Amino acid sequence: MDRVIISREQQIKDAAIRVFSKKGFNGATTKEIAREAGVAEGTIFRYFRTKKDILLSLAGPYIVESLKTTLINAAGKSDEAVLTSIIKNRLELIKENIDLARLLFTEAQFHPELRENFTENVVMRAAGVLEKYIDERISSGDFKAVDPRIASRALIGMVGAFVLWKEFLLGDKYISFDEDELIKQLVDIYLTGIRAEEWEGGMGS
Amino acid sequence: MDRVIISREQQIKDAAIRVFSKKGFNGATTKEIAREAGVAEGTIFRYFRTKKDILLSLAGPYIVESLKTTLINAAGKSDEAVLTSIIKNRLELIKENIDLARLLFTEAQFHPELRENFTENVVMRAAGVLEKYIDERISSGDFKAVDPRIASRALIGMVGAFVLWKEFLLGDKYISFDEDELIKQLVDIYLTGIRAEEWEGGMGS
DNA sequence: ATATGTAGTGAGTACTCACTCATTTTGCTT
DNA sequence: AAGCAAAATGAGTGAGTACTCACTACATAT
Repeated sequence: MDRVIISREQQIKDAAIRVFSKKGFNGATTKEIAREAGVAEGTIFRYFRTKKDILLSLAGPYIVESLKTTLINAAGKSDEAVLTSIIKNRLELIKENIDLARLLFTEAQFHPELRENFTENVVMRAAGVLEKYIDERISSGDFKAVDPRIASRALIGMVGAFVLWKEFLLGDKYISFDEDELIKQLVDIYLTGIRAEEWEGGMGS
Repeated sequence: MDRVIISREQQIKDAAIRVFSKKGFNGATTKEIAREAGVAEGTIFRYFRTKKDILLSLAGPYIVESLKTTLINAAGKSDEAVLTSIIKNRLELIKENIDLARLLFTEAQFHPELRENFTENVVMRAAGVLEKYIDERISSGDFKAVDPRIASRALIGMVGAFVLWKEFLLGDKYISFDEDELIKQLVDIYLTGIRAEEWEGGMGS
């Protein structure tokens, strides 16, 4: 029974994440959040002035904290290894915070303040490591001279499509893959292209 | 003044799409939908039993109609041309229905009935054309023998990331690109890979 | 003219929700 | 143990909501 002691405020935030992400911000009631947190409804308002304040508090340093830029030790590693480890690291983070991620993404549409915070603190930061790496590889001439912002987002999109599919929509109903295998194939497509190596003309020009 | 005559029901649906997509299902009030549609609140309930019925009606044949499978005339065309035209076609559809797309995607999380409908009728169908084409190219040995379901979703994700970014999050605040150029680069990355290859004859400057 | 059916209205109703506050409980200090 | 402030409580409040219904307006048939 090593129960970690959590501040009442955090306790309420955790409950809010769960309820918000299940019902949406407008669909959730403070009563339910209170029940989920195991406190009285009134207690919530000792820590947050309004229901919306709870939501806004969730995009702050709280999550950013766990997004501490992973320093990638790229020295002597292959591109495959580096990209794979970046992707796995990011996926791990998302999985650990999946409820929060879903919530922030969804509600960002309706709350401009949240949107700013979310994009700058979470999305931009998450994309940063990758963009930097790709930029370097382009500079050194090992990657094509494409726009690094496009290139990084393209890879994020490739991986993101599967996360979105699985976590936002249908779970494993239609497709489910071994994650390692999935990442491997994606990185492979990304790095070397889908066109067969021994390609002969016909298509090219 | 060639005003197209629209049924009252459609008029309400159109208004609902606008209000729902701006405020979310729970954030929208029937009063506002009525005002937006230019009818009395009571009128809404002559056509829909409940507010939720309005929402559910939106994922039906209405949108699917506009997703009529575009037959791609691939004969003699390069992969670049085919993929580009598929992507452009899909982007066009999404743009025309951007409010509805945002709405369905967002609310699919909270309404299982909607989710089934949306995924099967919209997402699956939209992905179908591409998957089929890729599958063929793999069979003919022109594409690597990757899993076509992975490959198709990877491309969708690449493109989707930009749509999501632009339409769901921040508009043009952080990045904006010429769409044709963007698609060109994405298709290029996808088809030939980001890694510089000697046989490509230098990078395309 | 009169009757009948249909579409439309908007004030009213029953109910829900975010938030308040008078009261009780907790935990600390002496 | 007594005193006290901070923390916690939950019934209460008023603003607002989805939905109803008694009614009006108008078209068509008799």
